[in-house]
Amino acid sequence: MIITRYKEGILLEDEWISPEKTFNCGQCFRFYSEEEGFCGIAHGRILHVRKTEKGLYLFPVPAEDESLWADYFDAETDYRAVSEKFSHDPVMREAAAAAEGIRLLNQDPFETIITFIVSANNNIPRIRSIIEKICRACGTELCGGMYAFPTPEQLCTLAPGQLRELGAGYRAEYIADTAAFIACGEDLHRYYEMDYKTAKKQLCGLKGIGPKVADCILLFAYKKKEAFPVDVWLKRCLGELYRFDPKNDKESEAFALERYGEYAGIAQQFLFYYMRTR
DNA sequence: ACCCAGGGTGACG
DNA sequence: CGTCACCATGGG
Repeated sequence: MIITRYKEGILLEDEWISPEKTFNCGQCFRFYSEEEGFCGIAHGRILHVRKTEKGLYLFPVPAEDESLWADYFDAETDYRAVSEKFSHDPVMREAAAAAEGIRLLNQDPFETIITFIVSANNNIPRIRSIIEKICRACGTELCGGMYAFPTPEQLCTLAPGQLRELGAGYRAEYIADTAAFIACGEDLHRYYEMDYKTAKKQLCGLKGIGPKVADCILLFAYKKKEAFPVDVWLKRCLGELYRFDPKNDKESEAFALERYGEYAGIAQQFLFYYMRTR
């Protein structure tokens, strides 16, 4: 992908980018549509996004943040090439066509961990709403009533009872517990260096994180493209479209690895989008 | 009133 | 190792 500076922002020159699909496919919850595009908060910063004829325009982007945002939109991955790898699979061919333009965002680890604890047995509009309330309750105000996702220390100031008042329900204790554990000095950076299976096992040791949530965290924050989160939509997809009924996490992992290999997570995201919009 | 949503936990075999 | 009741909440 070619990245060029233009005025106060940068241009990502790649046609394979749909901001609508990327921001609304259930991987991130803090981008909102505005006139002509989107505005959102990630990595503690406000970003505006515009789709143009030449590619995706991001602003404001100071020089020192260019690589941060290029990486956020996964500039290093060629999505067209990955889609073509899947073309032998007729189901995936249709799903990839429907989901054309989706990119996997590389998000902040702590935000992703808490967000996907909230996502358990929940729906996308409600996840958005709960996360927004948490940010307003204890995140740093950036400007114009927009709040950054809280740091572990900031989140620890909310007791489980307060988290319940924000709508977190029975997940309140999981959030408080895991936030406290991380605030105590847990190094979230080490998962980048770890291989997929080891990282997944360790993440599953945190409260509120099971195999599915761990896969989302590894895929949406830690760049583990082989992670294959199986939720109710994917179960439906595997059963109806592939006639495959995994009995446990190990079986679905094996299915994903054999079928889609190192890019199973991208395949999963295409299938998830396809199932929800057909 | 029921069913569903990017499921996980803990207890029990 | 597998099964299963239970867990808040809001929308359809």
